[in-house]
Amino acid sequence: MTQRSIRHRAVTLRQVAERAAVSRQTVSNALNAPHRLEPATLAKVTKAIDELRYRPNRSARSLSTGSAGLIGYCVAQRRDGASNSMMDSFLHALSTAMESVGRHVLLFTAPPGESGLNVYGDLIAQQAVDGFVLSDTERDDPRHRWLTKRDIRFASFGRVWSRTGREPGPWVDVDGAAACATLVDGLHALGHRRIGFVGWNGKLGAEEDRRRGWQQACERHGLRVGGLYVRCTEDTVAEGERAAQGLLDRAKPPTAIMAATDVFALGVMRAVTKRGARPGEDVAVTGFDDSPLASAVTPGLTSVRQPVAEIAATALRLLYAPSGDSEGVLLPAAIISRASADITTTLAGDDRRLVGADLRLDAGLSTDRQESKT
Amino acid sequence: MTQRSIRHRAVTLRQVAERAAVSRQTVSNALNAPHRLEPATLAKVTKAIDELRYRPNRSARSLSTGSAGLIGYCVAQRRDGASNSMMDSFLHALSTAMESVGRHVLLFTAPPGESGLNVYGDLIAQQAVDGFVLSDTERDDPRHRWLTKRDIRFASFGRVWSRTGREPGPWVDVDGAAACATLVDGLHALGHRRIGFVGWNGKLGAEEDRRRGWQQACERHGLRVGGLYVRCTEDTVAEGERAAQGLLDRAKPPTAIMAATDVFALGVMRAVTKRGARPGEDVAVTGFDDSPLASAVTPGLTSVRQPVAEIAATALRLLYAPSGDSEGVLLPAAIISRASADITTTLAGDDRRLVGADLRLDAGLSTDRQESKT
DNA sequence: CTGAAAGCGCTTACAG
DNA sequence: CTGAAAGCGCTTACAG
Repeated sequence: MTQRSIRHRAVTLRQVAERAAVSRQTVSNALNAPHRLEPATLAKVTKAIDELRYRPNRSARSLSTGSAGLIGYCVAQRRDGASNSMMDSFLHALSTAMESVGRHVLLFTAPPGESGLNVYGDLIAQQAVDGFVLSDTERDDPRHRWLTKRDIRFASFGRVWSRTGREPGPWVDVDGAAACATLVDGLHALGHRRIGFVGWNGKLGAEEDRRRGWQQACERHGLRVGGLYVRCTEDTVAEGERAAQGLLDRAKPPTAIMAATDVFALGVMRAVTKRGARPGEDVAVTGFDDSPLASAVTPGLTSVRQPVAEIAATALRLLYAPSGDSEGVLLPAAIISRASADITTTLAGDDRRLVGADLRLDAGLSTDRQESKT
Repeated sequence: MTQRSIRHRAVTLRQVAERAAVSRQTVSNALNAPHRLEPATLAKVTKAIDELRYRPNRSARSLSTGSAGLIGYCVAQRRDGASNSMMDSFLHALSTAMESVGRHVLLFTAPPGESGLNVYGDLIAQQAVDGFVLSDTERDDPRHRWLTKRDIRFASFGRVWSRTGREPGPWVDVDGAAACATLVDGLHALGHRRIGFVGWNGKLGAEEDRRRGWQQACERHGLRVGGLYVRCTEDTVAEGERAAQGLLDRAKPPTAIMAATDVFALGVMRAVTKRGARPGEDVAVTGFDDSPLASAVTPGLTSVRQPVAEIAATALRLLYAPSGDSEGVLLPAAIISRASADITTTLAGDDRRLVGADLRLDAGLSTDRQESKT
């Protein structure tokens, strides 16, 4: 094991050049502009590269090009009881997307507030990253203004919910309003006429978006919404349960309850169960995020799945886009129908379009087979 | 927005030197060997650094020192229905630990098998990372041998479960056997005499460790284990449910069922519920990982929490340890008692030591207050 | 199409 | 304790 202290010196471009009997410049060209080389020369260099298993040194390349080949992503502290498992799969998607262009994701943490922003600034000052992919976007997120002002590249997963109307920076987001409207349509077709909504008074713009989808769809169907909206104070199962209790205590309780997150939905199911009622049979319940929780509970939770791979790919496209235009991209989500609100049948055929305005993905309606088997 | 295309040139060490009216060398010393400078000189340089908000260029530094200041971590693809939310919090802990020494985590993905190993090799060849932190360790994990052979630094979260007895590389792990033994002790004190175990036939050594803890503790108490062990074929709730059904179908079914993961435990709870029995009252159920799932279900799931922060810190200590000795560190876990198996009272006082052999953490028994309030 | 030269921004022996 | 010099391993205009 003493061997470990001897660091092998890595193969350099110079050694490749010597082996291939060409200049270093030519090796660099073989790597970065192969079209400039004669086929024979290119083959010779490529052969040497393969034999030596040569890989260009990242730091040296970055120092020359001025690009780190890395983007920063801030990992949020997991709040207890909360589940950002969506982030888990987003991170995988983001990493995959970066690798497809030879880049990687650098992780960091940042405290909330101004000092947190300095972490972003330091990373840029060190040229450790080329820019940032933001998530957990809040309404009037300070990061957007701060980064834009300093001319730091970023792309935001989550709309830039600015009150001013101006959009500082590019974003990609999922059409939560459309997804929730589709859920309302499905529940309405199932016969539900009182549909409640459990939201959150947090600063996340996504909540507002989802609630708006619920409200507008209800109004479109002529359903009342007054008194059927309850806000939670924090993102926990207990809060979701408390909110649902408030709804179920009404003289005319809702027969269906939609929740802004899966975590809340779990609380709703718990509240329903505690009253001796059965989720999915006596009271329909839906969530949002399609976290592992959704397929784990009994009955399975009908939820909304976000297209993480496309979100990640779009974010990177925006981040590295040559033009600095602030573009916004809205992607459709997919409804995953399970036993807690089986809207599969009610939304067959033409109604599938309701899932998203510009249906680019396989964002249609799908049933979790795994679940229905059980 | 056209402004964005103009990249601000970052402040360099040279500019700091000019402003402070010293040589560049002196600025570098102020950064890396401040003790060599006279207090007055140091103050002068520090002032210039602050005024200019100077941060050393990472690529340049890496190129000089030969250290990337980055370690690689492979993000696993989330399997549907499974939950590696433990990994979520581990990633946060790992990032935090790296930042405390001015380093960061680089994320990457790798396909299973040999081609996946090449991803590790390429990252090192590029000198993009100094080494790796491994997780999801399997028995005879090929990565350990492969990396050791190539003299690539790594630290493994998860023991190196080698059949040969030799330990290729340093590791840090959680004493799952001790934690499961403690659960058995608690259940035994509660009066349970038939305790089943739902495991997994996967290649994860952690499963074997947990099962062993269960088995040895049962034998110590004179409880039978024959026929009370069922293996799942995949890490899903449905499999956990199927396994539990097998146990509950026995002539003398277990009155308590321990599961190797929270996901399995959820399946166990589902199986219990489907038979009209109540988890925590008719049949005690425990899980492992203390994922968000554990506090989300009803009743709350008694589970085992791994000390992620200390795991991360230890992994980095081993990774950057000057000596290349292969050290192994076993950390104790904490039992989180909830309603599915309320062993809080039975394990009061002296028995707390059972949680882990060398109790360094606050790894004692704790009750999830959040949960018990509900 | 190919090659010698300068430079990216640091750090680290080596003289003074 | 401080300073001029070389070098880390690339890339990118610039001549040939």
